[in-house]
Formats: sequence, C-alpha cells, structure tokens
Amino acid sequence: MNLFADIRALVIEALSTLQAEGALPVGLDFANVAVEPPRDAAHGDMATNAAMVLAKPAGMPPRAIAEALAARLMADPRIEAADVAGPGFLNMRLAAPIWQGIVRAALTAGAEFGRSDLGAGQKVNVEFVSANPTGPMHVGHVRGAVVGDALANLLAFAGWQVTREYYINDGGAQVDVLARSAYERYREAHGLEPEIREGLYPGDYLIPVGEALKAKYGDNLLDKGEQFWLAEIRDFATQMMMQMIREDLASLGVRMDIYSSEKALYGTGKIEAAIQRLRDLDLIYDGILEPPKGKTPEDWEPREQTLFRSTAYGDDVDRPIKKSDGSWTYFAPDIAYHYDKVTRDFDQLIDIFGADHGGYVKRMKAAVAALSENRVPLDIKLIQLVKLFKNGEPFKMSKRAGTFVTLRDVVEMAGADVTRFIMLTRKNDVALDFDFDKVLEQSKDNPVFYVQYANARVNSILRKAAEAGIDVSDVTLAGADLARLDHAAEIAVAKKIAEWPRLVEIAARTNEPHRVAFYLYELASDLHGLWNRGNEEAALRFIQDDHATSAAKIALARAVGVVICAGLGILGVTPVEEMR
RNA sequence: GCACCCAUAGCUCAGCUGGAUAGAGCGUUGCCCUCCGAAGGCAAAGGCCGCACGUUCGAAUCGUGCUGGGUGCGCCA
Repeated sequence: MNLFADIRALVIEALSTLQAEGALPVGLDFANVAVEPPRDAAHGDMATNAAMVLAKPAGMPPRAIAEALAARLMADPRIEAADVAGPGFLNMRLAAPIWQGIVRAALTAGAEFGRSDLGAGQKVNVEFVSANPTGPMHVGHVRGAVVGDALANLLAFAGWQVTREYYINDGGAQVDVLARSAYERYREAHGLEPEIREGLYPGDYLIPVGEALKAKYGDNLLDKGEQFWLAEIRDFATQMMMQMIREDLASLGVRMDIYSSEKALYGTGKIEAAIQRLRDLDLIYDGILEPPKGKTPEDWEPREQTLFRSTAYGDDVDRPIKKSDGSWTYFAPDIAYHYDKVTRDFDQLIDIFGADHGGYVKRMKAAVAALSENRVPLDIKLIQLVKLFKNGEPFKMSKRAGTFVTLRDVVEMAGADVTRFIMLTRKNDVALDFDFDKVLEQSKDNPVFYVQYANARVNSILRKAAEAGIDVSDVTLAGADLARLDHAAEIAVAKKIAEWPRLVEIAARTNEPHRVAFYLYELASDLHGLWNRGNEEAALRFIQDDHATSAAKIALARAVGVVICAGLGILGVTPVEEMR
C-alpha cells in the first residue's frame, strides 16, 4: 500500500467528477498531477500541484480549480482539511486514523511492508562486478558489487523479476597472461625458480594454482612450449580464479544467478550472428577513422577497419569491432553478449560499470538500441571510485609491490554489513571516502551505527515490555488501540513510516539504492528524537503503566523496526538486535 | 580538440525526474540523564545552490554557453 498513490487516485477521481459536473473542461491530461509530501510540514501532510498543472490547458485560474477541488476532496472522510495556498497549491491534512492505520499496516505486512508491484513482473537483468578472472577482487570492485546487489534486491522488492549476472572476461589477452603467470608458479611448485617477467601477474594468489597444476599434470608440462599448455592452463587457472571470486563475493553477501562467459561466445557463431544483424540494419561498414583531435597517438596511421555505425545512435564516432589483424575487439563479443541478453527476453537491462568505462556507455547503448530495435532500454550506472582512508590519512596501496587492498581485506577489517552500508551512502556517480576508523566508530557520525542503534533501541523496548508482562507479538500489537497514538510527535513518526512504500518506488524507478540508506537514516533520527522526548515528557515514553497505551506506543516503535529491517534487507545488511 | 561525470553551509554530502522560506551529519556556541540504552536528543549561528543567459505560473533540478575538477578517446578489457 502506498498512501501517496491512494490520495493521488482520490485527487484524480475528484477531478473527473468535476469534469462530469462541467466544472472542469474535458480532455485534460492528468499525467503531471502529483501528490507529494510538502517540504514544510506546516503546510500539511500532502500537497498536490493539480490546479497549477491544469490551469493553462483548462483556461482557468489555478486558485479557482484548487478551490473547487478542495471542496470535492473534503467529502472524503480521509481528508480532514484541504487549503489552497500560494499560487494554487492544495494542501491536505489527513485524519489521524490514516496514520495510525499505517502502523497497523506495517505490523501486519511485516517484512513485506512497502513491497510494490511497480515493476509489474517485468524481467530486468542486472549485470555487475564482471571483474576480470585474473586475480582476487580488489577494493575497486567492492562498491560496484554492493550497488549492483542492492539494486537487484530493490528492484525485486518493487515488483521486477530480477536476474543477477556476471560477465566473465575470459576471452581476451589477459587470460593468456594469467596462464603464463600460472605456468611460472607451476614450475615453482616443482622447485624451479619462477620467472615472473614484466607484464605477468606477480601475486602470491597464483602459488596455489601452481600447486594444483602440479597435482593435476605432474611434470608433464615442464619444458614444453606454450602451444602444449597455454589453452589448458588458461582454462584451469580461469576456473580457479572464478572460484576465488565467487568466494570473495560470498564474503560480501553477494550472490549471482548467472555467470556468462565471453569465451563461450567464440566459435558458436553468436558473435557473427550479432554482427550480421547489425550489418542487415546497415550499421556495419569498412572505413577509416579520423585520428582524435588534439592528442594524436604517436604511432597513428590511417587504417581501414570494420566499424559499427554507433553515430546513428548518438555516439561521437563510429567504433571498430575488429582489430587490424582481423580478430574481434573487446566490443564485438560484448555486442554479442548484450544481444544474447536481449534475445533472452529481458524487458530492461542494467549494467554497472566502473567510472573509467564512461567512454563505453554510448556505444553500448547504441548497440542495444539497434539490436533490440529500441525495444529494450539499457541503463548504465557508472560507479565512481572509493578512496580509502585510515586515521584520516589516505590509505596507500601499491600494485607494484603486490600489496593492493583486496575485497577480503576490506571485509575483514570493516565487516560485510558496515562495508555494504557505507558503500550505499553516496550516489553512484560521486566519489566516496571510506575511512576504516570512522566506519567502525560507534557514534551518530557513523550512519551504519546510527541506524542499527535505532533498531537496537526498538528491540530494547520490546524486551523491557515483555518483562513487564506485555504481549509484544506483531499480531497483538497490530490489534492495539492505535487511536491512543495521538501525540503530534508520534503521528510524525507514523508519517515517516508512510513514506517508505513511496520511497521504494522512487528508488526503484531511478535505479538508486542509496536513497534507501538515506531514508533509513532519517527514520532512525525520528525514532531517536521521539525516544529522547520521553526524557522530558513521560507521556511520550513507550512503556506506560497502562498496558493498552503501552501496546499502542510499542506498536509504533515496532513498526519503525519493521521498516528498518526491510530497508536493511534491501541493502543486504543484517539488522542487529543489540549493540555491543 | 571531443565526449561523459561532478560543482549545494567552514568540511563531507542529501535534495522526491520542475514546486512554497534549499535540508542532514561533522565542526562552532548553548542546553538536556532520579527517567525505556546520553553509543542519544534539543536549540542557535552558518547559503549569489560555480557563473551567465534562456524555457514557464514556478528552476538547485530542464536547455544553451562559459569556468574549475575528474574520467576516457583505433589494433587493453
């Protein structure tokens, strides 16, 4: 249930009635009519812009429309007051039982409170992480993993049918480098000195791969040329790397539905088929690209290449799909992969990329638009980098020394819950500071703690109440006499709870899970505020001498807890019941 | 040179796809524990929403042009 949607429906209905009565012209478009919480609570509970939006098309002054609408809305028992304000806003105040009803609804729905059918069961594919299978995941991958996972949770909660997918880049030159690096470790496992030449991966994590190769092949591959072992070791090492990556993801609580392989696209005709489809649309041609202006590469020479006409879909230049030696560029299998997703009948695609892939967005969207004939929208979220700090100082990591910070390091130092929450406290396209000390601090400076603390307080109330002999099961609380929640401070919290279903929809529509984290912080703040007011006004304490009154107040607290748990569930953070 | 992202309080950031007097946290100043967890709360001060035009009833939000910062720009993925 979304109260704002309900009231909007009521407004639309009232407008239609006015039309039927001849008080408004027919044929108006109500699409832009909105019902939202006013910025200033003094203006009421909900405001609609209906009169201002319709004034021009209706040829009527906005205030006249607003007044007619107000009179009509007052006939509904839910509307306690409807006042025209400013240029033609209609401010509505809702009757207290509405807000008390929200508390009951939250307790009744439990973890399902706020679930929406906005997505209408549409199939959405969220591709994220897709780290190269050449080593453990490092800190740069963490944010993308968390945002993708939380977004998938959010969309599922908002009524989409979600597939989480990882694209394994196991078809390029980097997995050959992996194979050669692993081969040296294989030699090392036989007591030989490994030759980790420039350009190979020096990391220790390949030592176990060398051991495993020795266990599998014995000394059969020693002193053999690459042609004898490259393909086999490549597959073997890639699989071990993917196993490691899966474990890394699991340590963060991230789960994938599908792992798709780039390599598996080769030799199946899938790449050729995707390119052929573009060719049929006259979007593939052989041509020579202009050198980039301003900064011409030193070894630039004009070269004829097979190109994709991405400029037809708004890209800056056409993009090569074949290298000069005739092999595919990275882009070609990626086209085929996205074509594959389109043919798997997804209604919507989402890619989570690192910000350094920004230049790739237009061509990818162009390819998907062409291949799906504009049927399947592709949204690409670019994730800005995370800057690590410790004690307020930048936390240096040196790839050269092999001491780069891995995902595991982060999870071990900060914990999966804290890491996930903090990664969601910024919009995706803004850089994020991650301070190992601050994120573990137990103060309101730390949003994770602050939200968890609010939930812990709710549980504390429940424990105390149970000790006092009050039945605190959700069923009983939902049946409490909620009319006793009559204080403005209590109603204010109920109003915040009422915003949750609406927030879920906004966050899902914009693909922005960080909004959930910010909302939870605000909700927690409301609970802390109400709690402290109990210090001065005994009537606002949750536990009262009168059990019936207590039940109503505890129901409110519990409803806050329900929403915090639901929200944390979307973020993939475990709610704690007690701080320690 | 071009494309994309960012610019909001001293600092770090929200801001509902265009709404009313732009909001939080930190920091500063002053308050609040006989009382469910003060690991908290309340209040004050602090803003040409980078700049300039434009669109309209109405712009931090949309458009154009600037300024500053970041990312990227054929045979890496």
